[in-house]
Amino acid sequence: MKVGKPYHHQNLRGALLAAALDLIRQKGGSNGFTLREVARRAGVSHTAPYRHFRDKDDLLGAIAGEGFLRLAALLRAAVAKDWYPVRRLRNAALAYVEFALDQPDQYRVMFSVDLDGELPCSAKPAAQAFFEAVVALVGACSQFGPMRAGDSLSAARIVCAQVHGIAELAVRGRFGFKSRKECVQLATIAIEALEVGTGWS
Amino acid sequence: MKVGKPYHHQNLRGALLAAALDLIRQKGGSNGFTLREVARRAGVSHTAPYRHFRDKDDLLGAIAGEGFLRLAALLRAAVAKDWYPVRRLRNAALAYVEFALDQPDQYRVMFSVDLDGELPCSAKPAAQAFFEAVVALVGACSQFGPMRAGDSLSAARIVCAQVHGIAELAVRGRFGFKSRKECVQLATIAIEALEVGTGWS
DNA sequence: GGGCAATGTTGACGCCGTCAACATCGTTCT
DNA sequence: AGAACGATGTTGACGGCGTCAACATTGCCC
Repeated sequence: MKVGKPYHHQNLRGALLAAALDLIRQKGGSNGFTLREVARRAGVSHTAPYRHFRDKDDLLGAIAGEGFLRLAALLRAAVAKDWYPVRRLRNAALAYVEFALDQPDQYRVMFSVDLDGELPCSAKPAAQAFFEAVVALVGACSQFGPMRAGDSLSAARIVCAQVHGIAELAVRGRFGFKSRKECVQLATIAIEALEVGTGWS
Repeated sequence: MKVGKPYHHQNLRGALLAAALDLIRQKGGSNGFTLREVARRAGVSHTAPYRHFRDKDDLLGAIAGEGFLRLAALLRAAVAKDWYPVRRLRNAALAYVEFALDQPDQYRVMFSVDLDGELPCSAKPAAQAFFEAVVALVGACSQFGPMRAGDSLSAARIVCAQVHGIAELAVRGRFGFKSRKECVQLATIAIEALEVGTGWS
């Protein structure tokens, strides 16, 4: 048993995911992100990833899934800071855009991955669980107003879309924000407008 | 002067753009979209596009630019159907999501293109003009309420983000809409909620 | 201890984006 | 008219990529 590099990597799957995340943060998620470079960074041959991922899209799907899990955890933490449903929702919304600003490239991967392709994507359950958490969050607000915005599912979708739109446009540089704070402020105003508009406050 | 294929294509640039649009509508904008396939469909050699576009991203930028021009025209038409600013904005919002639903892949290209890279992107002026039109549209609404949503630019951003978020999530299949109508209805509710929330109605 | 599935490597194939060198055309100047 | 030239299109090449097949190594179970 030599001490040098063992033939079998102990946790290659994890190492590949970590290397892929690094690479995604350096170069944009789509261009310049290559399976071979990921393998290179993990110190293995260019086909080793195929023992752990079906193909390139499968790796990206795993990264997206990890992102949804992390985002869900952040939302839980944000929600736990208050007990009043409307304020909970507001905290969650801000945590959401902050996540997108902190991990712009992973965020893009999370929403560019195809969840409904012919092959199952490993990010799907995480994404669904995430969205259901948002629905629950919004549902808890519906007792505080006439829910002018239709049913609870529609309200959740609208809130998601509003926050996602801000995050997406900010991350893509379409707003020309110079500071992160500027974006968070916009999200605050937007969420408050929606609260008024839905009749929650 | 032979009648066969002339050596010089009369309008290769346009033909390439058309072929690229076709290809984008068939296969997704990012994967499977290759410069060589575009050239093949236009009936020219695989490097002919380089006489008209700097590189692949430049071609995609041109497609994005064409999309912004088309979208701006649709918004103008929608706005012209009414004179009351708030209803104008509502019409524009609906036309926006309808465009995204009609041209999902081109819509994705429009927002995945990098407008602020080191090389200038030909879509930038069109995208800027488009956004300024929205700002003007929203600005015209600001006389109808205390503009609770801060300044006019912020309001325009919020409206853009709301509509873009709905379009984006719908186009990516994240809402699981079964019909196009379902999406338009959601957009209607969302825009009305924002109108209330901003104090315009 | 022998076999077997899991894991990693090597090498190959076809495709891609891009570049350099060359061919052909339209136009403009003399 | 005709030569010169820039614009436009082609051929061929290079390196890189995703993926597959064949092979090597390892840990584990009977």
